[in-house]
Amino acid sequence: MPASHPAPERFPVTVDVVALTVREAQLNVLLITRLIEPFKGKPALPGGFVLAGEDLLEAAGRELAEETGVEHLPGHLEQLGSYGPKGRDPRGDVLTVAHLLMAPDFPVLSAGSDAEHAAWYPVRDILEGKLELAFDHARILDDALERAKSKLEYSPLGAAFCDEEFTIAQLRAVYEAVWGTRLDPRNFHRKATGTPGFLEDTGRMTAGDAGRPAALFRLAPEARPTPGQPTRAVLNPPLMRPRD
Amino acid sequence: MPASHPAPERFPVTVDVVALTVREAQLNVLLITRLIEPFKGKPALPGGFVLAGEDLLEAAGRELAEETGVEHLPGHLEQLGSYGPKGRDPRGDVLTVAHLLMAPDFPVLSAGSDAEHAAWYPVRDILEGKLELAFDHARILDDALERAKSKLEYSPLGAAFCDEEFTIAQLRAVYEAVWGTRLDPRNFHRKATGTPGFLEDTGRMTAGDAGRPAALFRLAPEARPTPGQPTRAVLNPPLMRPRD
DNA sequence: ATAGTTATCGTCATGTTGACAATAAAGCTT
DNA sequence: AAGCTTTATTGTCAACATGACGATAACTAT
Repeated sequence: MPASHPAPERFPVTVDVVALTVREAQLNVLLITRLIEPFKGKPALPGGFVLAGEDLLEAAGRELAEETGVEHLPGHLEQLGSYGPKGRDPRGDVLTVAHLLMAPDFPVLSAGSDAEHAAWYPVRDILEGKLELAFDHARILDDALERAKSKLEYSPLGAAFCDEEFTIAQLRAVYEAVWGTRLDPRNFHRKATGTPGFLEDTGRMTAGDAGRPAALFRLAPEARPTPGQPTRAVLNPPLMRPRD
Repeated sequence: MPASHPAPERFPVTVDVVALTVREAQLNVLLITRLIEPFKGKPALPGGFVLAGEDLLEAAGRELAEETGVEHLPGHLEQLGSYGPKGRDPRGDVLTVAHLLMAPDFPVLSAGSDAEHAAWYPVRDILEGKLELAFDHARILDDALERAKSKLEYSPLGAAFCDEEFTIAQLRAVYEAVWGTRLDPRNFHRKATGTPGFLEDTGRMTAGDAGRPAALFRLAPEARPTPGQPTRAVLNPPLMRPRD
């Protein structure tokens, strides 16, 4: 039997965002450099406190916009999971709700001197231990990478890393970067274009690049993700599976 | 530029649990009946406030144990997602972290008169509108059902609904109940037994039931889920896909 | 033009799936 | 005990999907 009215404990709640993008065939993550203790000077995921009257996704979008200086967020933002509240922050119990943004490469405002500096970092540097993240952010990043990897298998969200219009090769580069594998261009092309309800031919072609011009595609309307939704937008059977 | 020290807003944080099981070929969910306002008398998901010094999964397990009178939770418990804090509770902003329990049918203590009464209800009754849940619990249940459905496609978690040892037919009944489809017994048998790293033959057989005795299986050690983990225990390719 | 590069189409052997026949091994009925 | 009913399990086969890789096509650079 629960005691009748013990005032419920209250916790500070933060949102953190794992913003991923593909740059030069490498998966990158957006990090800020902490200006205050604890972990002063260490890289950390962008994020901050949820304000009164805000919803989680709202807060995540706001924080990301504030810390990157971007007005309208590109890509697809969804909730990843919650961590804590026990033992995450030396200052006390803080619950954090992590989010995942999968976005095309976008420029980040290198903020002024007193603001936290946000920039893209190769994910590899963190995995290899060259860069150490504050708090439990390494664990959150790991979970985000897992999520991103599996999302590509069965959802159309690979395209969230691309611009509005993209070539099959650009889409393939996303898969290769996220999965860390190479994919056969011919089989990938067959699968991507052959999956019903995934891509839509724009009729346009690239020009000026090396090699034969490529057709430009966009996401089919029915495949476009609803922002925020824990999108189980299923491409059944899986679009393709990583090799190895 | 974030203001330097505005005391962060604090929120009450609850955990809710969507406990699912399969009873008589139907998917069931564990609900309590609310004894106090708001939504007094309405069915709701079991749950309660996170206490100081607790982690989320810990709190979810504790609440579930308290409200069902079960000592050791069967099945597999994992985090589902967080909701709020805006506008979920008429009394004020409350953040809730929902969890999903997939478990074999277990008896729930019909509590005394002043405790919240917990019991299994057919999921169908809620989907058909015969039963209305408190708060935003209908939405949470929907998300849980989606999650459970997709988990069965690529993870070994269907077995979390079964006892330690089970027959292929019992496992198939789980899939049929969760997906709401019928599956061909012969093809299911082939796939379940043929997937490497999924099942392990115990050598034992059923006896006494109607029809030919069936072999008893258990989950292969490598397929056993780690409790709590957002298990992406991948059975690649998918174990099987729902028909229709 | 020739070479280099990338895109796209095709082929083929192999593996997986869905539909469904056939057989096996129990309990139940008479 | 013989036959019927029920459920489990093994096979078969055609349709389809996949991975490996050959062959062309259509550009840019020299």
